[in-house]
Amino acid sequence: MKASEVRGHLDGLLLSVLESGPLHGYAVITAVQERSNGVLELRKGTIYPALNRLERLGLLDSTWESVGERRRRCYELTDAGRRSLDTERKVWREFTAAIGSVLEPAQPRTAT
Amino acid sequence: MKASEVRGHLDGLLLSVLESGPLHGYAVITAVQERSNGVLELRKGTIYPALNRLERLGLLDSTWESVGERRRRCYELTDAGRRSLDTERKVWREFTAAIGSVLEPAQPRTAT
DNA sequence: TCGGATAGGTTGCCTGACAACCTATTGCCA
DNA sequence: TGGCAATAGGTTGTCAGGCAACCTATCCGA
Repeated sequence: MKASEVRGHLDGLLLSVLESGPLHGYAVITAVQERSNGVLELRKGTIYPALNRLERLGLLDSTWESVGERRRRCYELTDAGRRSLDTERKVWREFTAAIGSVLEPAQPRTAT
Repeated sequence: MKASEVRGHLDGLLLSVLESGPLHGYAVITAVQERSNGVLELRKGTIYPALNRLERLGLLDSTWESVGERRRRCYELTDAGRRSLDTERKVWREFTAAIGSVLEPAQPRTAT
């Protein structure tokens, strides 16, 4: 499953995997993939712009880290990011509850 | 909440409210709204093109109904539509499970 | 007779995820 | 030693789809 279906909930995913500690972009991709049991395969063209956007919004902080000659950009949750993650989780619950109640209403009887 | 967040799951919603019987477009809107406890407010510009698309895909059948001089277009699930609804529900469960496991991972001591 | 609710649309805009592309370093294998 | 894959970070253009705005028409009550 690609993130195409994730529209609007990507930010929550990113914030969530960063909750337990800083990660660089590439690691964010694998973290999401692992935590979803391989189901969610985010693309670079998806997460890099998203991480930048989240930083601009003040939800993430990034620092360049050097491993030898190679540079990595490490992203970390800010306090605002943590609060936002909290909100994202609430929205997610409301969202699933709403769709769920339409999609799978109280035990639909097949053939009365 | 608008359907903007519903991206990719709108079809399932529409098929779902039509499962218990034919409805015309306007009634679909109110049905979705009622079944989601007023949370999901679909727009005409959202559902009419969607219903047409679903008909083109063979998932719905439409018939014009006359109430006095006024014409209504009634949509009804086809067999393919029913099968598709089944698939949509499976996808929805997988989707929520995947996002959920990233967004709210292994919550220790939570009855869920 | 007029306005609002009902009913069915269409058009164009905007958002956001993605594919395709680019750069550079590191490590491994031939 | 040279070349290639994996790692790492990006940008650009495209495309789908939900939405606002708009249009038409009927029906009913004030």
